[in-house]
Amino acid sequence: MSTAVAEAVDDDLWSAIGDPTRRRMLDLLLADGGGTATTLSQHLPVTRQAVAKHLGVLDRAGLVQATPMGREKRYRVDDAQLARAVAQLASVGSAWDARLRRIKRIAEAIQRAQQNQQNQQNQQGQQGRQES
Amino acid sequence: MSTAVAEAVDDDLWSAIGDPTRRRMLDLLLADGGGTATTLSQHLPVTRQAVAKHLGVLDRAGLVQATPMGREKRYRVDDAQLARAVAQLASVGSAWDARLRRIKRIAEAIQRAQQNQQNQQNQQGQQGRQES
DNA sequence: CGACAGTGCAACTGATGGTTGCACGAAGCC
DNA sequence: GGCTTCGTGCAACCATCAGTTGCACTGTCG
Repeated sequence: MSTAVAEAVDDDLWSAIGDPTRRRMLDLLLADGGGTATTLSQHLPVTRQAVAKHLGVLDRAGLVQATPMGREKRYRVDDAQLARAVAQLASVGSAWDARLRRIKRIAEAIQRAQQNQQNQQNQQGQQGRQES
Repeated sequence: MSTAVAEAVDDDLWSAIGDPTRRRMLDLLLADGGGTATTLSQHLPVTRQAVAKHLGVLDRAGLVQATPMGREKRYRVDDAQLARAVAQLASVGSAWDARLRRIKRIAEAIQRAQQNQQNQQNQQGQQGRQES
């Protein structure tokens, strides 16, 4: 077991969904089934240009794809790529979860062992001196 | 249904685990059951000072806690807080997953509807003009 | 054709990840 | 005890990036 957790993740993909603004943008795009830089910026606390930059990042990460429609540029989420991202989240999460469980199990085992020891000591003590 | 996904997450916590170096640091801390800035930096492609800064971030996010031991400062992972972080990952992941499933279901429904329409049109066409 | 809406590009600021260099305190060794 | 050495902390500096403002360009509509 090589215990390599962070190795399996695509850093570009992760950093794309790491930004809170970008996550909210993905939310909005999923909710409305698509949108433009201006429509998104109206539901976000940042300017249109900032949104445009984020859309560029998401586009380079393959999470969204753009289609020019008249004078506006419509973006929609790439389902497959977002599914990949979700899989990576789940992967890291479950790996850490497994680690935590293992640590907890070991800690409990140690505690049990110590308790056994204490019990034995108590028994010996009771055998030795029985006065209060 | 308010469809608020990103609202439920703690941005500080998320950005703490958003950095790939910090994720690897958590991995190392979990694997070895603790460590110092110098020991971590030996297994990472960055300098000790960079690691120290990251440890500061993780500390402020509550993901690790330090205990001075002689001339060195030992860090270990806070299990409960990391469990919280894992829960947030799972939360966002499952929310997006649910969205994707819903979209897929709707898309399939639309496709079925269109196919039904086409079938009806085909029937009408066959009824209307039977020449060539 | 002219006005407006939507986009793109460029320059600037602030925060952050990373580096080097140095100073200080605690262990260890003569 | 004094010197070296290891580990830490602090400060200055650089690169990148999120965010802003300002301006120029283009497609639509009256």
